Amino acid sequence: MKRRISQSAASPRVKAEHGTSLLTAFREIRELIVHGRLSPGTWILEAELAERLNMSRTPIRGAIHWLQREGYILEHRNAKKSRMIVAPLTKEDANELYIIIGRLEGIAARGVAVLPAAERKDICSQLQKLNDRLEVISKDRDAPPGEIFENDRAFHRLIIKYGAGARLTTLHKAIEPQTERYWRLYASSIIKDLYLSVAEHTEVIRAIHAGDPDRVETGLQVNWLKGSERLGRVIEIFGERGSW
Amino acid sequence: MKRRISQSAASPRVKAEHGTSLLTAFREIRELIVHGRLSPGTWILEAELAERLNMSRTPIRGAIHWLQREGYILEHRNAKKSRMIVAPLTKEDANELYIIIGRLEGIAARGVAVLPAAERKDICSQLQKLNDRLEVISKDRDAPPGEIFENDRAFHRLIIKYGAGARLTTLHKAIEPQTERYWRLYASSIIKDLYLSVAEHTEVIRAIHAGDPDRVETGLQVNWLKGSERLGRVIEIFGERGSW
DNA sequence: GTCGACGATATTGAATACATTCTAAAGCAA
DNA sequence: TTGCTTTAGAATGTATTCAATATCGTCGAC
Repeated sequence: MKRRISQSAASPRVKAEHGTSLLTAFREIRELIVHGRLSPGTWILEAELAERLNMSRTPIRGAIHWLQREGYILEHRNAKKSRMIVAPLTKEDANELYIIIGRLEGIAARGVAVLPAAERKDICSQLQKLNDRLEVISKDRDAPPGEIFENDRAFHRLIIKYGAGARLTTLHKAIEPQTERYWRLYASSIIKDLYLSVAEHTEVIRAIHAGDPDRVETGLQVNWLKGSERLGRVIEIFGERGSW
Repeated sequence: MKRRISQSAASPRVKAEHGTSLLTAFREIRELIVHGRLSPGTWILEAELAERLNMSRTPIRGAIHWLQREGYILEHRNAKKSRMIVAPLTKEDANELYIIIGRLEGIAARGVAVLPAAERKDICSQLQKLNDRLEVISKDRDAPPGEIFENDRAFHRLIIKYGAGARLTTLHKAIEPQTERYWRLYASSIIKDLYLSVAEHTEVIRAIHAGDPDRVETGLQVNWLKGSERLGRVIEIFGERGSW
């Protein structure tokens, strides 16, 4: 259980470029969490991760705090020390997460709706293309979940890109990726409801075309709300994987 | 301009307890920013702050990244290195900030609206008390801005407390305090519009009493939206202090 | 005189060393 | 056996040192 760091020439520490360790650590640890290699509820040890990623504790520490601020990791404080654990995946959390994203994208969507008609038309055609692709995939039993995921994300990111300011963009970029954890866990069960999401997207596109801010905002909120409900049902069926 | 760190025995470094440096640094630097001692747009130097707060660069670094994530500090990336600057205060940013908070509190408000009637009644009375106090203050020309600020915050935090889940609470706690920067800059000009906010709060309380989620959510969104508009006008009059 | 290369210095990124505190296990006594 | 105390170790928090790079000024060549 206790592996000595210096087992032989353990890992020569390849020294990756310099200035990339923190970002690397963030991505790698996030990857471990998202893919469940670090199970929800697991205690996180800086030294262990440092060894695993072949770097010192310094960038690991930074990455852990970063991930904590973004919601992947929770903090248990004991006066002065703090232990970090991988955030559990629960139905309630998923619900709140989806609602929040829906509201945030709703703001951006409102921004899109008040753009000049010419721009809106261009955006609509881009959105339509993505949604068409989603519709095709939704009819393909063997579609790779990854592609669905990426197409859906692209759709929503487009809204943010054209309708959100700097602050909202940053916030969205921090929060939205967390859906991936749920997506990956329950992907197979979500795909069969994909056509519903496609229909909701269509409504959003229509509303943008009409230039109606309220309708666009509502449309996106509904998309995420329904998504939350669909996910909630799946979680109820399969149980909360990792909420111990 | 170039102060040597090792000026004599600069500061004996009192060694504050241990385990409190990061939090201290966060609070102190935030205070410097909020009070404008670190002007918007200013470049942030780790070493300088470390000297100023009598600690090493390590907790300073952590605090800076923390503040960055919360929106007080922006990052300018140059491939590998990154310079940090104090986030500018602009009309657009204030607008987006207020809208976001309005949406987030709107979610929580919805949660409050669906609580059992008995609980709602209790919450309403708490809210009413705070709002009554605000109304009294609004008629007092010489009311200390701090008290107004704190009362208003308390009102909104109460909504969060009773209506938001863990994730939303964390998010709100990270975002809402940023309003203080704008509040402090333009406080004197905002006070005279306070009675308007009081009226909006009253509507929120009524809606909670009625147990109508949509109405409560809308009420809070409107409160922040109008607040954003009021602030926007003040910023336009006085110019964007610190957006250079 | 202007442009560019070179170098000194300032500043951030990462690694290592040190300090402190929490945990838990072992020993001892009641 | 149970419960308290002590103590060794493990894990986090902070400081310090080392490394790499960006910046800016200066000097020289054209």
